[in-house]
Amino acid sequence: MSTRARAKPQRNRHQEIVEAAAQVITDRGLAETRIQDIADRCAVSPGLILYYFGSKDRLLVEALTYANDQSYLRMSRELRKMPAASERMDRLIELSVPGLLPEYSLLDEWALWLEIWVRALRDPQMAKERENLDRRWVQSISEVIRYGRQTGEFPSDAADADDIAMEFGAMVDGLAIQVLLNDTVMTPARMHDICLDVARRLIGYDGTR
Amino acid sequence: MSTRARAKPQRNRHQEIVEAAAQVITDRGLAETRIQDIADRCAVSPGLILYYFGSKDRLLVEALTYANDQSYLRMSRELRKMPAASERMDRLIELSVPGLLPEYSLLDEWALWLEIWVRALRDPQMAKERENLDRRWVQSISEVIRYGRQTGEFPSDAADADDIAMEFGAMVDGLAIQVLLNDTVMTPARMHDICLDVARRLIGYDGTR
DNA sequence: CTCTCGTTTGAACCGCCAGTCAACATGACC
DNA sequence: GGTCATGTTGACTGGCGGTTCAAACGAGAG
Repeated sequence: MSTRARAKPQRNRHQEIVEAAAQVITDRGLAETRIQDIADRCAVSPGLILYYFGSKDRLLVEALTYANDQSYLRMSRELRKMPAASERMDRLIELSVPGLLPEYSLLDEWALWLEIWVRALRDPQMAKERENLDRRWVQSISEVIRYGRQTGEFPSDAADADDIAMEFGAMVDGLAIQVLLNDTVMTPARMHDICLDVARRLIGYDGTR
Repeated sequence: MSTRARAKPQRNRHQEIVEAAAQVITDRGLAETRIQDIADRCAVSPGLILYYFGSKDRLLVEALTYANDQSYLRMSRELRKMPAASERMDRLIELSVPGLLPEYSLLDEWALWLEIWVRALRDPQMAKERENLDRRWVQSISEVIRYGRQTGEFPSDAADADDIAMEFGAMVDGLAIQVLLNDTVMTPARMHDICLDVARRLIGYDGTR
């Protein structure tokens, strides 16, 4: 360890590359992602990608978790600003339906979930990451429920918040897949309705509309 | 068109290859499946695979749908033998939980679903096939419900059978993913319990235990 | 036996792409 | 200016794997 100060991290290459990778995976799919594509998007040589990540696989796993991280944090931050638990819950549901909101469609995020799942089937490291990501997501549901129970907004006599969250989260996953894959029967609007219904039934609160 | 009779289809190469392909995809994953692997499993040359299917992609799509077809038919046949609707429903649930029954673990079938979904994201033909396969699966749930209502075993005052089936099917998908991916929190037994609970709540019948 | 046609092989082709490497660039520090 | 560490490049390679193809094979028909 020399006394020399760290030089020029003006540009955080590591993050630049991870972000570019996430975008490429979103566009072309994990299977069709080439190092060259990622390099092009950073306006950088392919060699540099390997210089920072050692192998393509390491980069891919990091890109997938990074992208998921970002959308989780975005949602988390947004929810925290809302005062009413029912408002949080309704927003959380809105933000779970792929293609419902034009501003951020979430189609990309769900597509990346699919890629994560497939990879997790055979890559132990991805499997571990995936479980962390998933657990966090379910927790944010159960936190809203507990928050609502604390403030007295939601009844407290229903089932355990964690159980409800897990069941609800699973249903959201299943529905989202169908919506994502352009199912003609399962539209974003329909998924939204079902989620609102089920949430109110499970948690026992009144919708605002 | 000559008058000569069709010769020696003693061995149905087409089917042999499709089955081998499905097994390889199950073992190694779609992304890691090579024509050579499939050829090896049939004890046949790689050239022959292309002779029958023209391209790797065509074979893969057919293999995925074929495998799904097989498990659907197996379940369908088994359910039809059961007299009581509640029995059918309970069995259907059992057969939906990956890894619950040792005899056929269903892990493979669910893993193939994941592959189908990812491919359907970017392959229109796969997307179409996937929707057919999925619709059929949901229908078999709603058929059990309607059957139970006809025989008077299930109450008829609940929601539309198709709606229930779709909601229930989505939840099964979501739960199955977690179980499949070896989630430490979501075990096969727990998924089984949740499914039974939810089914009885949605459909309104009594469990046999 | 021979001809023919569907089947099957195995080698060869060819483009692709992850990963390597030696050289070059840059800027901090002395 | 010289030296050293860290970044960065771009050409190269080695192997892999889908696809092609000409030739062989084999069973039935004549």
